[in-house]
Parts: sequence; structure tokens; C-alpha cells
Amino acid sequence: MVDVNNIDVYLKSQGIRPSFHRMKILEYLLRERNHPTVDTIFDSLRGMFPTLSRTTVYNTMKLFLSHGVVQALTIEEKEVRYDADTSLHGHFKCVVCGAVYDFGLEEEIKTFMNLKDFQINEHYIFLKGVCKTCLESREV
Amino acid sequence: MVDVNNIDVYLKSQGIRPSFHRMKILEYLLRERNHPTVDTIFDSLRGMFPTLSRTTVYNTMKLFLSHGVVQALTIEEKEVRYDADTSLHGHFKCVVCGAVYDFGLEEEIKTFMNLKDFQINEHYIFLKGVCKTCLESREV
DNA sequence: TCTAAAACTGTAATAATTACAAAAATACAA
DNA sequence: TTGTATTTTTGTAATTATTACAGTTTTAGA
Repeated sequence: MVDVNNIDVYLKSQGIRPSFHRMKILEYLLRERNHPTVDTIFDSLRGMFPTLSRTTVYNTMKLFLSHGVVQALTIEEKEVRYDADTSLHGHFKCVVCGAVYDFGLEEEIKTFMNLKDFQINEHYIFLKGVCKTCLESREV
Repeated sequence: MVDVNNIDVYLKSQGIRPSFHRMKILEYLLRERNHPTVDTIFDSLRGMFPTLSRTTVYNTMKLFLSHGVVQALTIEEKEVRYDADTSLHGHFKCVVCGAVYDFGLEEEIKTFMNLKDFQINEHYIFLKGVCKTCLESREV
């Protein structure tokens, strides 16, 4: 995983000039790990530097995406979320509280998705249901 | 799989009144199996009955969705696609030609996505890459 | 046939995203 | 350091998918 203290080095290694905004946005993604939408990122960072533009967040996410620094999650229509963890893992969205959880996947799972003669570049695994916390609070 | 000749019976069994438009839209989904967007459905059926409204397609898809007659695929931002096959299977999108392919998944795969103490209602498995046809035409 | 409910239509409103042009910041050569 | 070209950022306008809504048509059944 990328070291939060060396974001500039990491961005350079990915062919991206490490501007102030870009570093702050990636730092946010790495620290919070909350699979935010553009609006969530924008609202969260605006407090710290009010000069930030929503367009910059859009531009930056598009740039990060094209350089493989983030993956885009479209678990649900009308909200694209971003994840700075680009390793193989799944996502679970709780339909009650809306939280998105990560969960691990063995490499092995790829054999179950083997498409003969197709070149597979990206794997997305989304589950929906009710998370443990929401299940427990319902039982009360 | 649902019999294309008994769509009215099937819709009734799902608690949906089988109106003319609803039957034609479901028939389209079952026949074409092309994971269409609302616009694709609209454009395809408009020729047959020009009185069709885009809003009707939206309304119908929302109705089908809430009754479990279709599933919504959000493989990519900015396009919700619909699939009348609600059984467990995966989807592959070719980034070159844009086609969406179905592929089978063993029940077994669910054990690889077991989230302890979570209630899982829906499984979505999306792959992206290059399909066989596009790979072959590139080699030329 | 008449009436109430359901379905359909078309336009207007909303929301996420993109386009674009101007302004600011940065890099770097002279 | 200064000047200039390039990159980045900003803010507004445009675009696109979707939803809201109100009026019209169709349907079911008394």
C-alpha cells in the first residue's frame, strides 16, 4: 500500500506531477478509505482550502483513473465512488446505512471467472445486503 | 428462463399487470439479451409503436426492478443496463467494441465471497477487458 | 354504458458530469 | 532574477441521464 508520507514520490512514479491539490486529494483517499464520491471529496477538502474547485476534483479523479492510481466503483447508478486501493478485493454496500465495506478475495477466485480466449484486465465484485451493525440494531 | 410466449403469465406471477408496453419491453429484453440501456430499448421499440414515450420505458424498468423481473447493471458510470436474466451469472464488457457478454458462475463462487455475519442479497460480478473477436481482429 | 383506477405521455426540473476559456501557478531558459 | 511557455486550477455554461408531475388515454369491472 502507498505510504501517506511519500505521496509525491508515488505520484511521480505513476507519471503524475505531484501538485498540491493532487497530493491532498490522494492523501484524503488513503487516509479515509471511505470510497467517496466526488462530492464527498470536495466537501471534505473545501474546509481546509476553500479555493478548491469541484472541477479540479473531477479532473484529478479522471487523471488518477487513467494512470491506475484509483479504481472507479459503480456499485449503484448515480454515484461513482473512488478507491485508492487498486489491489484485488471486493466491495459490499449496505442497503440500510449506505456504508461500503472492503473484503478480501483469494487470487483463487479468478479461476472461477476464467473466460477462455478473453483478455481480462479488471475485476469488479460487488455485493449488496445488510451489514452486521444494521442487522443487530434491527433485532432490538 | 422465462418463456417468450407466456410473458403475460409470467408478469402476473410477479405481481405486475401485463400491459401491452410492459409485455413488449420484456419481450425485447428476453429476445435480444443485449443488456440494453433505457435509450437502446426506447430507440428499438419506437419503430414498432411510435407512440411510445421514454418515460414509459423508465417507469417500466423501475417497476420491473422492484419486482425482481430484471437486474440493473452498472458496469460503467453513466449507463445503467438491464438484464432480464436474474440468475447468478457474471458480465464481461469489452472495452474495445463495448459489447457485454454473460458468463456462467458456479454456486461455489459464493463461498469465496462469504462475509461473516453480513446478510448478502445481491451478487454482481463485472469483468472488463478485450473480447475474443476484438483480440483476433487486432492481430491482423 | 359509466366510472374509478391504472397506465401512458410529454414537458419541465434535477443532478452528475463535461466542456471550455480565462486566471493563476509553475518550470525553466536566458 | 526576469520573462515566457506550459501546466494546473477555477468558475460558468452546456450536456446528459433521470425524475417529477400533471394532464390524457386506456382499462377493468360494476
